[in-house]
Amino acid sequence: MIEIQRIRERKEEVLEGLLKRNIDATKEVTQILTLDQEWRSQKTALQNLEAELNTISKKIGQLFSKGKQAEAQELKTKTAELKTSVQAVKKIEEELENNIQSLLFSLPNVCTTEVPKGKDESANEIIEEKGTSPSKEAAAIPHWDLAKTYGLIDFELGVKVTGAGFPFYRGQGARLQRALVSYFLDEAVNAGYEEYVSPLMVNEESGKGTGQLPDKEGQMYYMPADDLYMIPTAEVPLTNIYRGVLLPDANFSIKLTGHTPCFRREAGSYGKDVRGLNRLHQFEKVEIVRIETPENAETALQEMLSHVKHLLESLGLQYRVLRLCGGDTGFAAAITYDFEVYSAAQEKWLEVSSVSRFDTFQSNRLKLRYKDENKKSRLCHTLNGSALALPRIMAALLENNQGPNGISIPECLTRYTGFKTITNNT
RNA sequence: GGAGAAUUGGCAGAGUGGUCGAUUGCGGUAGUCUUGAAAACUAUUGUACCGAGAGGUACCGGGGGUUCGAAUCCCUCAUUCUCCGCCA
Repeated sequence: MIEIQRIRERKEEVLEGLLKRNIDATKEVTQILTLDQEWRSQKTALQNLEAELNTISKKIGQLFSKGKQAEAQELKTKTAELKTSVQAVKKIEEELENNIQSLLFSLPNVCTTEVPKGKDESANEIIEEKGTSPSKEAAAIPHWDLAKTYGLIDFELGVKVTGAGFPFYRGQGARLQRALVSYFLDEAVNAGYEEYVSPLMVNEESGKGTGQLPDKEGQMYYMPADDLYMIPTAEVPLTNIYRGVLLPDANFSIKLTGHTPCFRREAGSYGKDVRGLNRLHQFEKVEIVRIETPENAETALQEMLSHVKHLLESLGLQYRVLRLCGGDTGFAAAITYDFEVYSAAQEKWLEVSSVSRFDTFQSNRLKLRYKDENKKSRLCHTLNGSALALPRIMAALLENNQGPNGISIPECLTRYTGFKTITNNT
């Protein structure tokens, strides 16, 4: 949620940042400012009435204790009148506040100045590309066929037991999955992130805190019997650890990591994009989350980008880094960098990581603050990124490392897999 | 799942309808004393919002209600603890 303060003080900057997303919010912002002014005057009026009521009530108490019943009764009739006006003003004040809130909730985050303007992924900027991939001839077979040949992943079995998008991994496939999780977690811990095992379901409050609710509830699996949501990413439980927290000083840099399955309904997805591991309802991911002062946020972002690059390089994958345009940037993010790896067999780039700065958008909803040097409460900045999401990494590894004698495993993983090559085990 | 008890400021813990934003202790901060420290003493010490300011309003687990007035009474939800049951 954008801070109302920011809209009051730097309206132009807010409008410009939203324009990056092709959103002209002039109407909403003007409306917010008008309502805000009205709300403040009603609030003042309300508080004055309440103050008066409090004074009289106190007086009544004093009169009663002195035994002056008659005078007390007289004052009582006066309060009745006051009370009805308090209630009336309160109702107006609350209504105004709700309207402002829902307008603020409807606005996405303000994009930073580096974010290119644009409607969709065609306007994304490629800012870096690194590594090489095998030729189409050398890596001809797509991962869904390799997975079958080598008995690594069983999609049909998943359909039988649950439904499409819920595959079984087995044998060396399961082991490779576990190896990737361990490797990514170890690397994150080595980089100073504290490892958490988190709940896989969250309550409504948490969904709101990170911005999944109320806008994107169709993306999450919901359990009405218990009013809980399956997490679409570890970002939700990890960031919500700090919901409602007031850090005592500016001397912090909080780094969290966690491995979780992620559950996404992916309503509306179809076609060849969903083939094999490309788009699943349940997949594994290692997430990194940071909570920083505004001053340190950009440095933290750069560190996270380097961390992801290091992972991809150690796996020997060709990758490129995109700076997403406004229209492709998620609702809550101020700026997002996507990492894509190249799949030779599919002849296309697959998104494997997304690293974002949220500035105060999440912390404003979370009420996550710290005390600055002047003992003033300020909102923290939050950041997060995938490091990494497994399925497409697995797809690229299988496809790009296939050979006549099996699929070779990158060296950094062999101590986790216990094998160097995937051989036919069906 | 059943029965009972509880939830108050950083922590401990008073407070059962009126001057209680809340006794007190510990802790924190500042000062006095001291070469320095400790001890002792003194002062200070929650959050958010409205207001140019003076000041005001709200908050005693969450929400609602009764009342001129609620930490205190009522309803409801959540959480914790104890006992029983079940269980990886």
